[in-house]
Amino acid sequence: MEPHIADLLRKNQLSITASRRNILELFLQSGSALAHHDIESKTEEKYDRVTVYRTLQTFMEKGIIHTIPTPDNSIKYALCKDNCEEGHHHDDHVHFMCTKCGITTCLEDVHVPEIKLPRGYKTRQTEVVVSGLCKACS
Amino acid sequence: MEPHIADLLRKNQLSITASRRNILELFLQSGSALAHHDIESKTEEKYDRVTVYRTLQTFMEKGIIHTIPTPDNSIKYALCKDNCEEGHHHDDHVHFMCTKCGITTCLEDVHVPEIKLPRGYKTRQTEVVVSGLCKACS
DNA sequence: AAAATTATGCAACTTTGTTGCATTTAAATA
DNA sequence: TATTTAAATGCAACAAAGTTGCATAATTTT
Repeated sequence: MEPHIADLLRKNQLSITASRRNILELFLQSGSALAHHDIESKTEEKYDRVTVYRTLQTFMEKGIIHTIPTPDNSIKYALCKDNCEEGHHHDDHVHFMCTKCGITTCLEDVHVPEIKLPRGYKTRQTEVVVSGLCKACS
Repeated sequence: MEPHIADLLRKNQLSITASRRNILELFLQSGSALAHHDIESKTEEKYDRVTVYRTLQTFMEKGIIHTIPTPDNSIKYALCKDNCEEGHHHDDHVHFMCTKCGITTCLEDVHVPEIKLPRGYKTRQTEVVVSGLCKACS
């Protein structure tokens, strides 16, 4: 068990429980974004649906994970690479979703461009999701 | 009843029914993107949930509407402005969602930028959704 | 106007997400 | 380390969202 999992939880003032550790480990292992369903089915020990929802919500609030709005409108969650402050995400990267294998990843090196909006609009956040073929599938 | 509603349906080889006309009219009137729930509640005559789902699906297939992947992961649908060919959308515009009033619109004049991906990735579609304050709310 | 085709609505169901509460587990304190 | 305190979990019950098959109704074709 990776030691820094516990550290990450401690740093965010979260008590260290089996479900939180396992779900975090799953994110670290997979390296890509996970849907709620993935988490429920892929964790070795089965946790209640409610527990998974609440854990994801807690991780969201602490800035440990962020959501990705995919073109097929399934909710996916991914680890925040640089440690986001509580509530203040600064994951200004592009997301990619493969139309063949379905894998969804953060392209940490690809930054979201600035979008100039018409007069009157105020930008708070810009989400860019590119879909197509990933390295493995193309 | 706007006359071109029937024309639009005819052009797409769809039989002209009350539900299709009313749902199309709703899109034209509102001018912004609608969630499934909006459609069910805002149409004067009530249509079965299944009918609404199937109508939206049909409109999607014909390229009459397109979906918008919003940051809060609710599915919203909007009319395609220029007439998309069946299956081939060319709505390369940015979407905007207001965090205050929730209204979601197509910014037809704001084009999505080209995103350069790392080697091996192949782009098929790029979705850009900006959230913030709309004209009315800012 | 009748036949053929297509769309609708209903019922029943699955999946997804939520809430309150009792129980269990982890953290804090003595 | 044992005990208290606080928080997380799981269960049950529910609400909302989405799907499928089939009979009925409406539209289109002949």
